[in-house]
Amino acid sequence: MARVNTKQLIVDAAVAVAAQHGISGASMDQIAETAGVAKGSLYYNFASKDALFAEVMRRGFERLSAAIDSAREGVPGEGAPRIVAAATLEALRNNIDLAKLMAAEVFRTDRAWAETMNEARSSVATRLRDALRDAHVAAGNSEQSAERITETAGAAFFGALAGACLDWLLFRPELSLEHVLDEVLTTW
Amino acid sequence: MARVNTKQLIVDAAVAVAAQHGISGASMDQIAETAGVAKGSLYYNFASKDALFAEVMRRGFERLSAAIDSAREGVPGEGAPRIVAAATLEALRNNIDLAKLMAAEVFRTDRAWAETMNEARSSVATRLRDALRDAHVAAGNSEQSAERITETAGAAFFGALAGACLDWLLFRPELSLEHVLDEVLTTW
Amino acid sequence: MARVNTKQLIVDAAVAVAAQHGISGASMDQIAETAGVAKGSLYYNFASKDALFAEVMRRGFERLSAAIDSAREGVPGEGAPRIVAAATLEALRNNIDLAKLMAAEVFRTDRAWAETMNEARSSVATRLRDALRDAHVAAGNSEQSAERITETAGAAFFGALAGACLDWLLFRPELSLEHVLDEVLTTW
Amino acid sequence: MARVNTKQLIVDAAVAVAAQHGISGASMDQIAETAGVAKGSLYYNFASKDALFAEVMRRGFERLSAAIDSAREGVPGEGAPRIVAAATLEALRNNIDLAKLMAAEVFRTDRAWAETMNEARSSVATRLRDALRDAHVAAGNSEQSAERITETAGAAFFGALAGACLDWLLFRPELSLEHVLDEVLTTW
DNA sequence: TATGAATGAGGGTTCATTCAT
DNA sequence: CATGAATGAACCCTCATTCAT
Repeated sequence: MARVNTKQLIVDAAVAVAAQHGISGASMDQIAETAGVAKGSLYYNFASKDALFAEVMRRGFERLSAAIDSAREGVPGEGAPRIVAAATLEALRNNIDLAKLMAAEVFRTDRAWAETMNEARSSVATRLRDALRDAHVAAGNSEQSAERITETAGAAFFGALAGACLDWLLFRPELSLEHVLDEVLTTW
Repeated sequence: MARVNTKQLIVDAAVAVAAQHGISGASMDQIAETAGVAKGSLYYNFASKDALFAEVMRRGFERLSAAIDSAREGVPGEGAPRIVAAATLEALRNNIDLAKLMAAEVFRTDRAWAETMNEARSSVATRLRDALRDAHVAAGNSEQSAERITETAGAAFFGALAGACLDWLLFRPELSLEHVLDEVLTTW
Repeated sequence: MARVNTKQLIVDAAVAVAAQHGISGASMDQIAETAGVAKGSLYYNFASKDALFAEVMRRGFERLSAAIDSAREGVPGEGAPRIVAAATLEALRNNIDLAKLMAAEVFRTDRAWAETMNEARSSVATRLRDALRDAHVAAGNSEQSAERITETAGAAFFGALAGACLDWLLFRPELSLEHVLDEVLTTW
Repeated sequence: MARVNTKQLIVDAAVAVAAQHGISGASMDQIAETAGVAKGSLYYNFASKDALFAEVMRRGFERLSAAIDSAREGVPGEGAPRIVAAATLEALRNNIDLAKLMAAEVFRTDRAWAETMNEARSSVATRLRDALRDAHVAAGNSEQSAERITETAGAAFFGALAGACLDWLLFRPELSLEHVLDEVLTTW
C-alpha cells in the first residue's frame, strides 16, 4: 500500500498551526488534529515538541538555502544580489507560514533547538554575503575590499528581504514581486 | 517616601522575563516575582496579561519612534538615512530585550494587541520611509519619483537594521556601531 | 472563618487513595476529588506528587515513632518489647491505609523521597532495637552483649509486626490484638 | 540452533525492570528492550501486562516454596525454624530483585493477580508455620498446643525474615548470613 | 492599593494495547 | 512466531485568572 509519510504530514501540520499561534501557542493536540493523526503518533515520530520544531526549522532553512544555491548557478557576479534576493522572496512567499515562524524565532536564544537554528541562519546569511561580495568584485573592487563585507551584511540583507516580504504579503499583497524587489534594492 | 511607580515596575519586569522566554513563556508568576510585587497586583494594575504586553509593546515602539524623531531634527536630507539608522541601532542596542521581543512579535497577526502593534510598526516604517525619501530628493530627484519609495521600503530598511543589530549584539558584540552601520548602508 | 487546613486535607486524601491503588496508581485527579479541592490546589500546596508523598511518608513514620516513644515511657526493660509491639500494632491498625503504603514503599530505593523515608524507617528500627536491648539487659545480660543486637534485629522485629498485622487485618480480622501479639512474641 | 525460551527471557526482563521502578513504573517498552525482543512479542507471549506480572509473581513464590521444601527434607523438628529461615534468606538473597517486588506487592489487594499472589503468599506462610509447629512439638509441647501457632505466626516469621533480609542487603551488606540469622532468631 | 490562596482548563507526555504485515 | 507503527486515554503539571481579605 502506498504509505503516506507520517513524519512529513506532522511537520507540515506543525508549520501551519505554529504560523497561526506561534510555536508556544501551537498545541500538540491541534497539530495532531491538523495532521489527521493521533496525538500519540506525534510522540512516536518525534521525541518531543522541541524535537519536532527543531526539525521544522531545519527543513525550513534547508529549503531556503537550496533555493538560493539553485538561483546563483551560472549567474554573473553583478547580477547575484538581485537574483538571490528574488529567489529568497519567492521562497518566502511560497512558504509564508514558515517565513513568519522563522522571523519570530530566529533570534530566540532560549529554545532547545537554538543551536540547530543558528547554524541554519548562519548558512543563509553566508550565502547572501557571498552574493554581495561577488557583486562588489564584479563592480571593479578588489577581493580584499570585498572581505570587509561580513556575515553581518548578509544578516542585514536577509532582514531587509524578510521585512519587506512580510510587509508585502501581510499588508500590501497587491504589489508585484518585481516592485518589492526594486524597493529593497534601489532605495539606499 | 519616594513611591515607586508600580505599573512601571511591572512593565520592566515583563520585558525582562519575556526577553528570556518569549511572551507565551513569560508567566505572570515570574513577572510578579521579578517585579517584587504580589501576583494579585498585576491584575490590579492591568486587566490581563494581554493588556500588560500591549502596554509593553506600545511603550517599546513609542521609545523607538521618539528616538528617530529626535535624531532627524535639523539634519539635512542627504544625511537622514544614516542618522536615523544610527539612532535606531542605538535604541535597539539600549533595549535589546525589547528588540528581541519586537522582532519575535512584529508579524504575529493573532495577538490581542495586534492592532496596537501594527500602528506602532507602521509609524516606525513611515518615519524610515520619510528619511529615505528626503535623501532621494536631496540627491536631485523629483518629489514625484520619491513617492515611489513606499512604506515597504521603510519595512525593508527596518528589517535590515534589526537583522544587522541582532546579529551584531548576539553573535558579534565586538564590532563597533559605526562598522555595523557601514555594512548596512553601503553594501547594496 | 474557621479555615480548614488544606494541606492536611490533601495528605489524608493522598493516603486514602494510595492505599487502594499504590502510589503510582494514585492519580492527582483522584486525590483532589477525594480531598474536595481543585487539582490546582494540590500544586499550590505541594511542589509535586513526589513532594506530596514524601510528606505523607514523613508524617506516617513520625506518628509511628511517637506512638512507640509514648508507649515506652515508664515501662521497665523486661516489658519493653511487648509494650512497643502492642503500640506498633495499635498504630498500624489505626492507620491501616498508611501501613499498607509503608509496607509497599519502605524498600523502594528509586523514589524521590527515598532519603526521607530511609531516615524515618531507620528511626523506627532503632527504637525497636532499643526495646529489645532493654529487655536483654533486664534479663540479666551485660550491656556489651546487648550491643550485638543491631538495627537489623529492629528491622526484623518491625517486619514481623507488619507481616502479622497485615495478615491479621486483611485476612483474619476476627483475631484479637492480644492474640496476634502472642503469636508474634512467643513462637520463636 | 539452541532456541532460547522467549517467555523466560521476557519474565526475567520484567523482574529486572520492575525491581528498579516498581511494577507500575515498569513500561512494556523497557521490558521489551531489556529482553531484546520487539514490543509486539510481549503481547504474543502474554495476554497483558497484568498476566505477565502474575506469571512473574507466581514463579517467584514457587521458587521460594521449593527452596523451603527442599531445606526441610530430613531435618529434625527442633532444627526446622533455623534451617527454613536460612533457606528463605538464601533464596531472597539470590533473587533480591524479586524479593523487593514481592515485598512491595504482597499486601496489595487491588491487583489483577491478587488471588494468585495470595495463594502463593499463604503457601509460604503455611510452610513457615509448620516449621514453627515442628519445633514447638520437638521442644516437648503437645500437638494440640502447637495448633495455636497459626498462619499469622508464619506471616510474622516471613515478615521478620524479609525485613531483616532487605535491611541487610540494601543497607548492611557486609554482614554474614549467619549473623543476620542470629539476630532474627535469638533476640526475642 | 495590595495580597495570595484557590481554581480548572488546557498543556506536553507516557504507555498499555492493537493490528496489518 | 514475531514485528513495530499507530493509537487514545490518562497521566502530571502549569498558569492566567478570580476573589475574599
